[in-house]
Amino acid sequence: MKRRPTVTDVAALADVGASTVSRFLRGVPVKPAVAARVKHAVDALGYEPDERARSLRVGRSKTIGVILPKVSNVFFSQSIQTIEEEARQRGCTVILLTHQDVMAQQMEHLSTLRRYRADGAIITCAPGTTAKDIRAALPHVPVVAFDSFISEEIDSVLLRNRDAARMATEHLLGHGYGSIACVTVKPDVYSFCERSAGYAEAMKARNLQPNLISAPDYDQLRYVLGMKIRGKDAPGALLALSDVATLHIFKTFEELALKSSQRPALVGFDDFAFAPLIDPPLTVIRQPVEMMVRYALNILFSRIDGTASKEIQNLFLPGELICRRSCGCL
Amino acid sequence: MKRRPTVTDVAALADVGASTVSRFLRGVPVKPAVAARVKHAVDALGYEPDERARSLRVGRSKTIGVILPKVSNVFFSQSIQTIEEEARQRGCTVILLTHQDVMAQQMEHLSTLRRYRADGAIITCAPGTTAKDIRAALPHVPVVAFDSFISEEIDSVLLRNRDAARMATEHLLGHGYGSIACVTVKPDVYSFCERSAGYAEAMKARNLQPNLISAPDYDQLRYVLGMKIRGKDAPGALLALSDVATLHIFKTFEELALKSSQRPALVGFDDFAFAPLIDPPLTVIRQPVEMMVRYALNILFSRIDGTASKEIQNLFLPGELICRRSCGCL
DNA sequence: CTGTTAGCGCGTTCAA
DNA sequence: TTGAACGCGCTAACAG
Repeated sequence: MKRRPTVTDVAALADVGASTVSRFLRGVPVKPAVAARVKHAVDALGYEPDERARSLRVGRSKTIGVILPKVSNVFFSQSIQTIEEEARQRGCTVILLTHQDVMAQQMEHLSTLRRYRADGAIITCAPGTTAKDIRAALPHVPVVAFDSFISEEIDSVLLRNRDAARMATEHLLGHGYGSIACVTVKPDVYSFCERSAGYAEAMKARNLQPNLISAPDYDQLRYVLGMKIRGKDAPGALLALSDVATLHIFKTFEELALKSSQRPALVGFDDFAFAPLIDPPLTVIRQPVEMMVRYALNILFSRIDGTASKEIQNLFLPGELICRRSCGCL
Repeated sequence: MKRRPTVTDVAALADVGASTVSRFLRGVPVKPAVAARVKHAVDALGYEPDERARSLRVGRSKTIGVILPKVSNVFFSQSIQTIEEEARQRGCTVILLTHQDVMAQQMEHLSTLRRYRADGAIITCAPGTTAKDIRAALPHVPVVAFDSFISEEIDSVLLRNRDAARMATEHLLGHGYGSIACVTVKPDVYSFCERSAGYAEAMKARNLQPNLISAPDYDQLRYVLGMKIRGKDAPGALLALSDVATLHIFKTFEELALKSSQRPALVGFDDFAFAPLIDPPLTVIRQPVEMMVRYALNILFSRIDGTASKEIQNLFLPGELICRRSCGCL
């Protein structure tokens, strides 16, 4: 059971000083003859620098933390996929942490990132998170809020949630539906909150009563939704605030054995792969996920490199309404 | 811009030695009065131990690497979700890396894990990966192959791919379909390879000619599939080897403007959320994802802790056929 | 261009 | 029980 080789081992074999090895490895010019010997020794020993030691010495871990509620939905899995690829291109590795919208877990994760000395963090925060929480947990560490807004003081990139929801609602109104309900779980999650606000704005602009159907979890949501749909003043159209909400709306339809013709019109958030293929093809708001991630990482890395302007950036990207048939089009 | 507090700072404030602080933090008994002072100092300074330094000293990074082809599909996003949660419960953080089935990227990731001195790794490997590759890249580091099999010498947990595919095929045969095609991208990916083998076995057992429809990417797959379906001896049923394959089969149906009645029967792999809700409800092979992850992590951590028996474990878990209507049932 | 020295922050000796 | 000294592996600073 041999010890892993260290710079010293390589240096000894190549008959040079340890710092020469270090220099060679980092691309600092060394005399060609020496370079060859070092290279040979590195290969011979299968040497690989210890990132922890390097990190400890230079103060940069080349690691970013990604804190999300979960990864198992379209939006987040696409996000994390893109984050990982982009981060890698910049020589960073990703520590992935999920909090399930539980504040305590999120705080624990922030602590984890602090202990690992992550260079920065991308975070979709749990409801109730304040700028103080973040600042206290990660002092002097660049953080960009993703798909959530913490405060003016913290960089963020997110969907223009209100506008998107208003647009969707207005589209439904344009089809003549007057009784539109907005359905979501966890209405206190930032993006859902904004979306339901946008929905309510559109309704009020027409002097219509907003009707928010929400619940803390999906089982309860289906129950409540079922009651409303079977009730006397059942909504003629639905706005689902996430792909999973859409899913449970469909499940409710099934549970109620509602035929296609009896089903309310529907617009959902997030354009999952099967959206065009279900019956009827689903009209959705599509988020520009890759763009959002790219912006977020640009901001993050410019902060890490110190090349950023001091100004905080709060980027709001527009959603796109993808019209298919569930909204009543065609 | 204050420096982050270190053990020394805490020690000074609490008027004790640095090692006492270290002991206190790790739960080694210290005199109550001293403990109180240290605790106070820790809180006052907001001290958080540096994981890199600790790791460097004790030789354990409390980090595991997870190398997957991608995360944006049902199976992998569920997997990574569960891995993260389970790893966290065991005090480990997860470094996430994706290789898109490109060998070069995978090798780079292995190198990354070595440099970060990950304590272990879960890996779904790219086609062509050998035990030697892994061993050379990660000597003395526990590795468990997930959803892929490298060799008898490396622990692995995966679906009983062949059996599952055979079961699905036989189910289709039982419905009277004689001409069944198997469709997938990247037929050289381990699990796809096994599945198509299981499919072929079932066909041959009935003296039927296997018909593998495959392509390196989805665009080409749709093209090839379209040709076959419009051809003279179009398959009466299809076996899709992944959820994304299923998706593209449906897209092909759309492109061909195939009515429901003209569409071949279909069984897919992976039970995505909308599977029961599409038309017709999709019959699938469901993988026991959480179970698989749990087994994989149990093996991994028992190796890391050294509590494992020396015997290599190769776990093959059965898939479950979820009958809905796309296969011809009902 | 190169080698030597020192120290990043911690945990672990070893005496006291 | 506690504290001082040392070293994990690396790179920055300095002298040659």
